[in-house]
Amino acid sequence: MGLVLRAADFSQTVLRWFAQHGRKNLPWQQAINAYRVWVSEIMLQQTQVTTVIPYFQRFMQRFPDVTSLASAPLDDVLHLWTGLGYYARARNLHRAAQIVASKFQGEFPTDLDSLQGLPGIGRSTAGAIMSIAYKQPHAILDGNVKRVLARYHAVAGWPGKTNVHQQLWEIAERYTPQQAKHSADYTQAMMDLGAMVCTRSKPKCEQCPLQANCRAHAQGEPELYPGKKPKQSLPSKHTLFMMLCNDNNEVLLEQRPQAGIWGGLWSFPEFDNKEAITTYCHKYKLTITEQESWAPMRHTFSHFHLHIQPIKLIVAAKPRNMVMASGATIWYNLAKPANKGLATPVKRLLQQLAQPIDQLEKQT
DNA sequence: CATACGTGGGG
DNA sequence: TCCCCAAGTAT
Repeated sequence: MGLVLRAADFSQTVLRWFAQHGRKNLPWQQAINAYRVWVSEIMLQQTQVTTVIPYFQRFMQRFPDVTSLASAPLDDVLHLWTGLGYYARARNLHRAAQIVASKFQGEFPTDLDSLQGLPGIGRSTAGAIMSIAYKQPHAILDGNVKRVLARYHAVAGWPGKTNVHQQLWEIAERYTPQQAKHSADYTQAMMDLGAMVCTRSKPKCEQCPLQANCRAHAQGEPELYPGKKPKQSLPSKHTLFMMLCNDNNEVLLEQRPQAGIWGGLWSFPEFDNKEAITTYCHKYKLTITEQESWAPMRHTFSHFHLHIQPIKLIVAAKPRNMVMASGATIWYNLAKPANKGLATPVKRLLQQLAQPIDQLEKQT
């Protein structure tokens, strides 16, 4: 088993590898500034690079700077976040932009504590912004870095545990080079190493510049690190989506509460069962001309499965004075969709509802 | 300290 | 089909 490298040798080894093999053409690595680094880091939280790229491009086109983001309606922000998940990130991004605009004169704070004070920015994201955008020596600890360090030092245990997490932070700080000129490259290098070489499964140890001194590699099973989260089977929930369509090619959507799953997004009114829908229709004196049960969908979240039964209803006209149980409501025009944040299953169903219209338009 | 919070891709 | 989890943060 080889000895662990001195901190300066560790970072030098990583930097040398980065110079030759690191990624330098990602969209957020062009025209680098704090705003772009910030947005990219938020999007990349728990989300893979290939997923993020098109979202980042659209976002930058629509919101090129923090001022444009701060002055935009939240619905516009959530609209561009549709499908990316973890929508609190978008709400926090918008709130933080407004704070930067109002409290920081539109200039991003340049110190770690102020950054971490902004909603959605934690220790690792703040470190990434400090090092990548401001070229100052600060550590990060994302999933990639955790994996590299946990293997290099054979740190046992699941990083979700406080003591394991803390150990990894200490190691991350220790290896971060103190020269400002290396800060950005080192941060990017550690993420690249984790993403490209020290992968979760089938790590490419033969390509790794740290192999000779890696304890996990010496032990022969690098995939044992970092320790796995204790598994738990996900509970299932059931719901009915009421897709209420009027004769003007519009569908009723309801805004979800800001807190909780799909917070602030627009969705179909939900019911526990068909009887509840019938009761609802009686209550608001809706004359239903057609009713269809669509194929059930199963949607999996990080913490539960959701079984969705979509029910399409057609009303003869646009009902007046609809009062929903919670949240605002809109009639969402399928031909001219407004900019709204939508959860993925809702977006899919809306696309299916709109399809006949598309085909009709193609014919004419 | 444990849990909530999305979605898609890989094995 | 099912399980794992990916550039984390807030509460």
